[in-house]
Amino acid sequence: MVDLYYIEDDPNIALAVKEYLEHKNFHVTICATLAKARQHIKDHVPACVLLDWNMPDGRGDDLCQWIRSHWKDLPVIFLTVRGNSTDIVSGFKSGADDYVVKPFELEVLYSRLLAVLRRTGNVADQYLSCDGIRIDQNLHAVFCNSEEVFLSTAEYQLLLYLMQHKGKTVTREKILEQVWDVNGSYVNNNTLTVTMKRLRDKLSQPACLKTIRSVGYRMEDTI
Amino acid sequence: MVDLYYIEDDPNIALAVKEYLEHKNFHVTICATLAKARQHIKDHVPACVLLDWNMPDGRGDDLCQWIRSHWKDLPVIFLTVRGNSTDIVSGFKSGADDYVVKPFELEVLYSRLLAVLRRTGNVADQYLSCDGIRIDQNLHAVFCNSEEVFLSTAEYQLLLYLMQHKGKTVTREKILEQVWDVNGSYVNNNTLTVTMKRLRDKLSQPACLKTIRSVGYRMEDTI
DNA sequence: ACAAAAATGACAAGTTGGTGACAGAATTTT
DNA sequence: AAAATTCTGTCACCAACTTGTCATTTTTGT
Repeated sequence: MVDLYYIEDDPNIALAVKEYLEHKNFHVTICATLAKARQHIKDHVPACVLLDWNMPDGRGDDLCQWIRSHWKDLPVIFLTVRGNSTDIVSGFKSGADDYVVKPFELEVLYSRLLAVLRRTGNVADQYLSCDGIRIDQNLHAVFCNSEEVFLSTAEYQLLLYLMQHKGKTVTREKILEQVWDVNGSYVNNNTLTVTMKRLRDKLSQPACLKTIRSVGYRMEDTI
Repeated sequence: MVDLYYIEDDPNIALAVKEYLEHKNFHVTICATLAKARQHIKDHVPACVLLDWNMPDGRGDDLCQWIRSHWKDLPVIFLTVRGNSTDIVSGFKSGADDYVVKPFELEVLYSRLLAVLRRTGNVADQYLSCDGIRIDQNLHAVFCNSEEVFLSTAEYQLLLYLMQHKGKTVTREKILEQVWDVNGSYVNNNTLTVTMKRLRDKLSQPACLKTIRSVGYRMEDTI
């Protein structure tokens, strides 16, 4: 499921768009203020941000610039009534990827959204984080307290799987199946334990990576 | 100088757009038929294609699909009078990156063009740099700490590709595809490794050029 | 205290990328 | 046109890293 944030203060429009896009198999979170949007994005970075210009607590282009400065690859599409050239140009100047003028046809929005997502090549969950550990899937890089850590393929896959299921306990069997057993080959059960140890060593024994005895492991925010 | 092809049969519009964009430091080639466009693209792939829908010898969306099937990363922007939702949706379906309805403001086209180029990484930058390494695409020259370095064609292409994707991990496959395999010819996987070694030697083993084991390479500023 | 589960250290086999050498192709010089 | 030079792809080999496994120790829950 692809995550979208829709920053919009008019609940009617917001809900109509949300409903339409959820039919198209997106997961849409509505943010009614810029402050809430910032909060949400910091918490979890979506695949794309849809952004209204006029918000009760500020201007959309400020948020767009803020997004651009922190997440270069996170696409932003303006959705706004402000349709004259000057507005459009300044929207793009603030770092937008597309600009759609209200009122718009939902299917046009959908087409433009797909085009933007195709172009940015973003996998769902491009940015994942837990405590001080961060993955940027486009960069294929892992950071631990802002220092880049170089993981082997198996370690990277394992960490990715755990972070994609942050907050949930994942069983050893499930992990083995997903990270190793993809095409039916058998691996020793201890392989997981060993790879986990190697991962923990490289991430300096993170507290957010817990062992759930006789079940599996769980990654979760502790701070 | 960034190359654009503008596929348009109306010489008045074509020349107006060409003149405006050349002021903005693009190099615009006008193609009055789809056949000519195909020819030109096969001959030299531009940074972006601007495309009219109705052409004397066929439909723009056919060309767009053809481009998309051969050059996945070459962006296409429709410029057309056909402005209803159905047209726009089918334009995007054929693989467009943006769709601008005539008549349009030239500066809006410019903004959208920049946004598309930024996203595809076919950056308009004539000068690319990373740490002490600089490329001047006009001069076709490379400098390492202000000393000119003479690269062979393959080395230059490789460096250019890496610098155009500065900050991203590019896979070995992607590099081979882009720098060598352009028209489907096979090259040994080790060719990349060897060319990379030669490049590194000439650039005195730059720290900004990292190997990401079992993925590819990444160029990024380290200072 | 006990048994089960997980962590750990060590190791051998397997990958992967870096390296020097070489020969044919392409380009430049004579 | 011939010779010299440079470029390019390939190969064999090496070093570094990765990975799965085992034997052993430590931790954990009861």
